[in-house]
Amino acid sequence: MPSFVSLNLNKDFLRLYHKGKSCAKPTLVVYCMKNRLGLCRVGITTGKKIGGAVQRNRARRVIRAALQNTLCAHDLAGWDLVFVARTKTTRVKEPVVRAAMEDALQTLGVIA
RNA sequence: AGAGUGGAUCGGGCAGUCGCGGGUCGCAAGACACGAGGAAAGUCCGAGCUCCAUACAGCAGGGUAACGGCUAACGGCCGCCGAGGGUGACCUUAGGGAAAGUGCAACAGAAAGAAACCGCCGCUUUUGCGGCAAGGAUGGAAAGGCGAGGUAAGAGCUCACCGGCGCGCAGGAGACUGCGCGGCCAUGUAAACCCUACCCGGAGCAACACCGACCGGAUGCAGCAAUGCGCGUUCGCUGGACGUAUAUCCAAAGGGUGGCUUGAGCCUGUCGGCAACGGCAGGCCUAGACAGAUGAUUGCCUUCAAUGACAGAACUCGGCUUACAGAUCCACUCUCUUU
RNA sequence: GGCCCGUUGGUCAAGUGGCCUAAGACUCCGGCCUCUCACGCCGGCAACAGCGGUUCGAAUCCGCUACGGGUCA
Repeated sequence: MPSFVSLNLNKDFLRLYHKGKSCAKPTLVVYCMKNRLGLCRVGITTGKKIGGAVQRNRARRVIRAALQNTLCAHDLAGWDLVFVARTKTTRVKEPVVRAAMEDALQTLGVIA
């Protein structure tokens, strides 16, 4: 099973927001950037705007499940990724988020 | 049958596949069981725990407010009294003191506290003097209410009933209730200042303890000394206490470890109590993360429906308050019909 | 997570329980002035976060709720 390391520094998030490439879908926003570590680092952002703790947990879990399924099919090593949840993410099922995620990653050139 | 009152409970269950968190076993691969709530929420009260004198005094400040009990404690809960509402079951109630004092009561009104504008009566006479507070008018509130006697006119001036106050007797654990007697003096506001009684030291797990790389900081003045001033020890102020030089203290990372879950714990039975609650016996172990774990998907069953309410533990408890689709149960009240 | 603070027209804001039918400024609207615009002058619209309580009377006092901010590693 390919794994990932979580991003937890505000510095890394800001670097991706400012210098990374982005692609927005109705259920998801993706920021990406290459790193030289040879492994995949991922951060998930669920802002206060999308709801309370229940909605934020729901969005984070759905994104994480979609990421697991995407990692089974593609190799993302060498990339830093940040996923930002939107309001629609809380009302949507996992395959919808996975489709949006793969579509966005394809647009950004992360996966072929 | 209809309408209603009070209380309690549930918040789907089972199974399969992929994945997550900490725990136990294992060299490892992996295996095993466990894994959000009734409000986890708001942070409105009360505690445990930790540090600061195992915390002390005064002032300031804050809180509570009928009575009896429960509790570790409480502003909570139970019972009960008074007041108010309802035909009733039942519900609501920050419910001490206004005769300790101060303030306020706009506008209106003569007057908002020891009153007299219109008015009533007597004398005098066309203007005054004296008596009165029944009636009018204003107001949220007008000097106990209503009736009778009485009078020049009137007035608790006198009397009956009611209301309030004081005293005595009886009942009760007490708040209080009932009866009798007395005299009629007291407008409202204390969620205005205040008074009385009782309670509260401060801060909060981002507390605190230990380890800790790099770069750093503090240890003053007088005196032989005791000591004094200063400084520090978390507190709004003052006092008081403690410490004050060659080894200690402070600070210190994208820090690390502990604190971190066995506890005023839960379930069942029984006994005491109207109840809150307490005693005894037996059984059980039931999240512990540190960017933060429960998701995805499939099938079956119960169901009107379960894809669907409100909603996610962050040191831990006891309460309060607020949010909540739907469902179930228990007790009771009123009305109608039938027997 | 803990501890504090605030909410008054579209914006900034003042406001001793009664004179509040809520001051003022900017904005907006209408009119006057001007050949026209600006400036100026006159007039107008527009608010006490919500619910409940205390009081004769609440923007003000007391609770609860909602929203917005600050601070602590």
